[in-house]
Amino acid sequence: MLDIKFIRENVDIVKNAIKVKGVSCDLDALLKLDEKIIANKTEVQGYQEKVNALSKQIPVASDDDKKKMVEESKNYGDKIKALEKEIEPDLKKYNALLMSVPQIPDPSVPVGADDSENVVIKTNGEITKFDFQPRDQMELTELNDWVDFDHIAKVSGARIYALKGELARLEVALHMYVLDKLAKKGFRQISCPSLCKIDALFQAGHFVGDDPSVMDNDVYKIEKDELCLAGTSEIIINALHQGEILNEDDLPVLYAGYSPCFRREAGAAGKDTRGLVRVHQFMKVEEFVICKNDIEESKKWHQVLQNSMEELCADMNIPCHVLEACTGDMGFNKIYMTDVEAWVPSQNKYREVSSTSTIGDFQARRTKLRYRENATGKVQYCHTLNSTGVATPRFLVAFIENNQNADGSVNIPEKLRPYMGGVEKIGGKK
RNA sequence: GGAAGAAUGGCAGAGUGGUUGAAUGCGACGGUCUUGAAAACCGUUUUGGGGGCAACUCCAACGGGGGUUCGAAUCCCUCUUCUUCCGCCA
Repeated sequence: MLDIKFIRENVDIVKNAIKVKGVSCDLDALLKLDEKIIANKTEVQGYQEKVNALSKQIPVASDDDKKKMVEESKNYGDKIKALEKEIEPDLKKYNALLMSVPQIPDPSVPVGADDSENVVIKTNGEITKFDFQPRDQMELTELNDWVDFDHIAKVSGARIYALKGELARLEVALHMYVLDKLAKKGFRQISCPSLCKIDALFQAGHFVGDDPSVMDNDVYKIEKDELCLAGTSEIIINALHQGEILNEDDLPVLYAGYSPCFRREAGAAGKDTRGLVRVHQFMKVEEFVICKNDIEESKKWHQVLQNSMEELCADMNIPCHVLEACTGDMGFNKIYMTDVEAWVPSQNKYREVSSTSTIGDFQARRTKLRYRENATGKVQYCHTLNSTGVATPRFLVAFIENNQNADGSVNIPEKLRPYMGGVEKIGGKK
């Protein structure tokens, strides 16, 4: 959500954002409604002022005067009711429109329509070379009996998996490794629920507008209890501090959220249907930052978050590169977004393993999360950022493919060994 | 799942129809005193919005929404959340 004042004063900038993000939003209609609502409000307030004045006089007035005053006040009351009723539909339209105004992308963001126009800004490590024919994720997991797709499909359906044996251990080890690293950087670990109310989804600002049906493709809903399964703990953490006014000294607030994540993937039919890349449920460590309302501060944290995935790839011997998302691919609520993509040898390309987003005050406005500035005593909206710490099983695909040996075993990089009981490799032909 | 109670400012906590945006205490901030600190004393201390160059002024908000009333923190309805007791349970 943007500040209506900002929108009024920066119509061109907002219109441009709507255009480059490819969002549909009738800004002129919004501004027109804004004017109408303000005029209505001013009129209502005038009458309210009169009602208030009379209310103060009535208790001390003589019986005769009292009668007249009550009559007069009643009159104003009727006018107020009429005006409020008149503006009600406009107010609804106004709110819906305001919710459909996107965050303004940073001026540095490349303009583009979709992910094909994202820009590689950095490449880390050499593409993994093998002196044997490397196996793909399916072959590796089959050979080592690391994943059950077939049986579990009968139990739970498509795009579901069960990790088994050493790979299941590896998953836990990776999460522990990342959580440990984040703890050392000052992130507070939080094990999050996946269940949340619909409000929390809109507060996070992933969806355009305020209509629950827009998220039908993405989100699991439990109709009976009016709850959803969150696709990321970002949603829960963002909503956690709603309505609060923090002290500036409390900032930044750093969270390492840990939770199961759920995605319907209904819009992704045919994409990555085999294997562990695109699944309905996965485990994720999510980094979430609440900081001061200062774009430079946000940029600093963006680098910290992005670096954490670059470091993880380096630590796990996985080549990666960093993409700057273009305006059309970056999402409705974002100022700046970078993705880290890890090298997947069998696909001969880089695949997304993390996404870091600078949100500005967009989410904080929706959650009403603010802080008091030390210097001025003024109340400001916080900035929020989020990033993937590690998400499995997707990250495991790059992990096992890049670290594989000719016999189908997979090397455990040195830094991870303490989390894997010291073993140097897992799997392989017996 | 059943029963009862509760939700007020940063926190605690008064207030059950009329100058109550809200007593009091704590905390925080500013000041007096002090070499400094503490204590004591004095003062300040919610947010959002409208109008005004400004001093300032008006409106709204006591969990959310709706209603009754000339007038609601206070009465009614509804939703949400929390607490306690019973039941169930990893």
